[in-house]
Amino acid sequence: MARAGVTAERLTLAAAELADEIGMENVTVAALARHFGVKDASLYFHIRNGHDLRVRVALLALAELADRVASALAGRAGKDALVAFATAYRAYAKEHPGRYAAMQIDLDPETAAASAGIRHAEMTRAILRGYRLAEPDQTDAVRMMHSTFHGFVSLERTGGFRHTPRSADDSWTRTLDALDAVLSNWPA
Amino acid sequence: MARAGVTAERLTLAAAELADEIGMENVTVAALARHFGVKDASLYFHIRNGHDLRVRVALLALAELADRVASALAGRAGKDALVAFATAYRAYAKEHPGRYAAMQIDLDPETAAASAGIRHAEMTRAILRGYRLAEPDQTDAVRMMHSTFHGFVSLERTGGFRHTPRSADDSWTRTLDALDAVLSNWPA
DNA sequence: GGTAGTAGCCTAGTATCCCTAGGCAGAAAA
DNA sequence: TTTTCTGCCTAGGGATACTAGGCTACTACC
Repeated sequence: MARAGVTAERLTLAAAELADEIGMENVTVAALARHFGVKDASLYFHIRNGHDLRVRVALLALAELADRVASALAGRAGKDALVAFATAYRAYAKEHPGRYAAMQIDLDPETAAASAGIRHAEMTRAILRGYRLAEPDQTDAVRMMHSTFHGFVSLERTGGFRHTPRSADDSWTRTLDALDAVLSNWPA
Repeated sequence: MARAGVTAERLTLAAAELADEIGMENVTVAALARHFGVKDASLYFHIRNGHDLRVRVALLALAELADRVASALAGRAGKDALVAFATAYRAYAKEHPGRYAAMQIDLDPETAAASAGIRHAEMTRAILRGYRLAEPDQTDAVRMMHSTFHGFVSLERTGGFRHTPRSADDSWTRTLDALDAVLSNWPA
């Protein structure tokens, strides 16, 4: 019988695209098998189980986002770098809502340690070089930045800003201004 | 046959408690029916479907959190109010991870409009009275605050802070300091 | 207090999903 | 060419969501 040429990589990519189209919660092993014209049982030669599949999508998304952010950050410093990071982050989440949702599942510690999440942390810390913050303020600032980005994008996606007419883009710009201001003038 | 006395309210409350114990993704109609010693088909007289159940839990959680925040806020102003709001918010999320997760599902616009989400927005805006911000800065600041709170809590819950030894509590305190500083000195 | 109506639960059944066991054929290795 | 093994298959078990239709205990009304 004809072989469909399924591999774990192709499955992961297809699952990620499916997630962006129909939402991560609707990405099922069965749906993925249909997409490849294959029986669902066949997929278990490539992935351990449904959870494994979701983890793979999460790792893919983390790596893609880290690449995007890295190239956005190249040659920039200070507020310029902050805005570039944030813009790349938000754009990725907008373009790839399913992948972004996948990133939110909690990975077990060793998987997380091996993921591109580490690169994110390093890049966020790199931005702060323009702001001259010493530890532990630096860690606190990294966490605040990440919280702001993730929180904003997450609220925007679930419609948390719908009830006020003000455009989300404008609020985003001003939020980054505020973040820059507080990083420049970190309270003692 | 003995009646179990199931109502939509009791179902919602039990679902919320179940969510806090085993995680929102594991709250199923079937599990809930088992909890009441009833067949799953019977629940459909009280709830429309599984999604309806999750929405009810989300609305319950929003209302509970609004109550908590409201009483935390009573008689406070300025940074005091900011910290009280934030602390109540984070404490609720910690005590009720399942309910907090339920709050993240996106409600359709009219359901959202009728929810306690509106009260949250009003209370957040009330905090800003201590900071003398005019529109549209006020809206931007509300969104930034909410983003920071939600982002921080969300990252903390999914283990985003695990890879650095710095305690999350300390980062939280310093993040609130920073938020207070930037609200006090909002960039033009 | 009998009787009609309804509310609350039931059984039965369909469809979908996840996952395991075991078989066969085409591709790769010896 | 023969052997091995990989990639797909069928078959099947168990769980879930939900619908249709039936029986019974409570309620309300005459």
